[in-house]
Amino acid sequence: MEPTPKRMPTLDEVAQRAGVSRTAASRAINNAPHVSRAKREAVERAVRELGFVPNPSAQALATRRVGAVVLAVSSDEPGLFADPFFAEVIVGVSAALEQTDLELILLLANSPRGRERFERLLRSRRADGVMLMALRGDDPLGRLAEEADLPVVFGGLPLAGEPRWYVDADNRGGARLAADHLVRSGRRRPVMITGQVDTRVAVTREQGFTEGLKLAGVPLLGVEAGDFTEEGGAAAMERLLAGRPAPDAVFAASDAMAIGALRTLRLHGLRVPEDVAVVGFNDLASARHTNPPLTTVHQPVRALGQEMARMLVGAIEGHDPSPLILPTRLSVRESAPDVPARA
Amino acid sequence: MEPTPKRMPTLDEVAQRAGVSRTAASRAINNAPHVSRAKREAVERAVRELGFVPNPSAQALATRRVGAVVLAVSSDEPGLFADPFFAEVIVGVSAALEQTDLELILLLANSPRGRERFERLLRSRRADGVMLMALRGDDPLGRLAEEADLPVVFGGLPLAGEPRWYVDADNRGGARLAADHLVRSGRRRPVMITGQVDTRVAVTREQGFTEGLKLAGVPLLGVEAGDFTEEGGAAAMERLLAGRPAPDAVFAASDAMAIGALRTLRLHGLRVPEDVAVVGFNDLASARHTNPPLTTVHQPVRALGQEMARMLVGAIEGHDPSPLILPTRLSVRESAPDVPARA
DNA sequence: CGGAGAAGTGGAAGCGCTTCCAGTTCAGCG
DNA sequence: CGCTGAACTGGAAGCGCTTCCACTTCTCCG
Repeated sequence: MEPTPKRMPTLDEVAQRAGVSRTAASRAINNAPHVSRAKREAVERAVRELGFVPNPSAQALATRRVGAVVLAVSSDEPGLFADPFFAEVIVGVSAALEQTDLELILLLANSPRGRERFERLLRSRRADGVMLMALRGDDPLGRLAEEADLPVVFGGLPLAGEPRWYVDADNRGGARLAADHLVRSGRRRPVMITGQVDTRVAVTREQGFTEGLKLAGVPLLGVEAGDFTEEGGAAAMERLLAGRPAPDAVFAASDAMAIGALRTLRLHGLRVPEDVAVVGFNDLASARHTNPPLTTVHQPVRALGQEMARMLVGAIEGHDPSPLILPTRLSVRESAPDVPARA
Repeated sequence: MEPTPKRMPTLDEVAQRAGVSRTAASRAINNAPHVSRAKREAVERAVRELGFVPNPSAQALATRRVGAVVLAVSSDEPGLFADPFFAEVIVGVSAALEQTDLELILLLANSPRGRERFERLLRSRRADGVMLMALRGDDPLGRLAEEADLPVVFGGLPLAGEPRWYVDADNRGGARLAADHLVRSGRRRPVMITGQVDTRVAVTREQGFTEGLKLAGVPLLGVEAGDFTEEGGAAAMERLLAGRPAPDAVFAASDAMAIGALRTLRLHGLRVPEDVAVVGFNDLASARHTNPPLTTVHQPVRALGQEMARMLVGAIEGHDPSPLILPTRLSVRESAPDVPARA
């Protein structure tokens, strides 16, 4: 039926051609010790001439190392993955993995079917390690992964517990920066749009913001939860605007939600930043291009991806890398300028 | 060093426990014929009790089917992958793959190192099939993939030639829709922002737009190339505004570039759509939320991903699926309304 | 009731690579 | 010049699963 796939040369053929044993050939290829210089070179030549590439399945079977890691993104929000945040993480992960010979398996584990596949993937040892992102609440994925006794790196802390390996951004610190900034520029009636309340990142950013305000002695007028999407942010802003007194500043736990908030504010004829200052979180490319450009807490998203991958590789190699908290800082733009806006 | 990974049960153990031969167990598990009902059930029970999951490496070695496909995104533009377009494609691919037991390997093949890895991946038959996206010019990736005599599905036609399997959107038709719409709403001084000139998609959209205008007897005042990014679009618009006479409509070959154009127009104090109508291409979520909301050619991006995956699965199974051109349509919003804007 | 063909059965041979183990070889030294 | 330990060598035993093949057992029909 299918065209016979032209068979690739095997290690045996290489060995034969080089006039050495298969053992020697294997050693030469993996440059292991105990091969004479001469044989090593003969093997190298044969490899080149035959265009030999080792068969990963066979290697995996023999070594119990499959040469792949999986990045699982778990989220119920269907649109969430569209957030460029993930793209950026993937770019980072991919960059780090490029230095190794590990492939990246991407798994969107939102649906029940997806979770099932994830479990199967773990149990069948189809990957040498796992990166987990965007876990909600007590998402079973985390436990599952750890039970599989594969190295697991968390991207962002899960709601409960502290895993052995994780990379996160300094969410609390970043949120405090946002609070400080708003207060310092004269805002006194701040509100916040947080994310799903069952995610650690939402909780932590809210805590940080609240703390920051408390230290400054400014009350938080209201909190509404979005779902980290633009739509969610717009809706949350709508609800916040219904409160009294009217807010003069809003901190959104993601840029996407901040952009949604901008939209709602515009709809209500409110000016940004004159009437309401807006601060987001993430600082991806799009934040620079909103109208007005968005003041936002910057976190090194690509680096986050890179570090996750690096940490995982370390763990796979048997080291015990330390968890990492990446720094955040404020990118001040026009939606919440340094100086108080004069209306 | 590393903790002994608790060994998973093997097929032999399952067979033993079920009191059948390994052959029978294998057949039962893959529900192949030639197994009696009784044995089949005995095996199923044993599998359940032991929590057996077949070892993919061993299966791959024996069957020459690895159970994975690769999605390779090739692009020199570093920021391009951040376009939600790709995320949406991935969601589609992932959804289609979820129905099968194929894993998705994601490969960002921008760097030379990435390309090298891609080639190695192909030659080592680490995947059963390939999906290729965002090829530039005479990108060698396409040929490489086809030479590996693995099924290859192209997402979007490559610049030259027509591959056996591909999924594309009706770019030409979509662009004509844009032209028609602008002309019908009274615009007479249109310009265009195209993509990299060495991509088929840019060329085709430009052709379509040009054709549409020609049929309507309206001249195209200018074309500038962006690079499918927001920045590129903004810069192109800048150049276009330098021309005489001033344009009253602009068609951008992607939403990202259209958004960039909006920004530039705003900077120049031009009103959209009163002074200049803007039409984009893609119609992802963000198009709905620009200011003003973007009129844009809609293409079913997620479906594109799904169809690519489905087509690839078909090809892997030995069928010969037909190439697919997905329909496009116009999403009319305020940046280019139906009726001529009165200034 | 005999025989043909379908269905069921399991031993054994791989799939392609790594690695243990039991030697060999060889340089260096007293 | 014999001896010792380090450095090579390669045969063979897996890694866990599929599948060919040679039988054996049913089923059903004339």
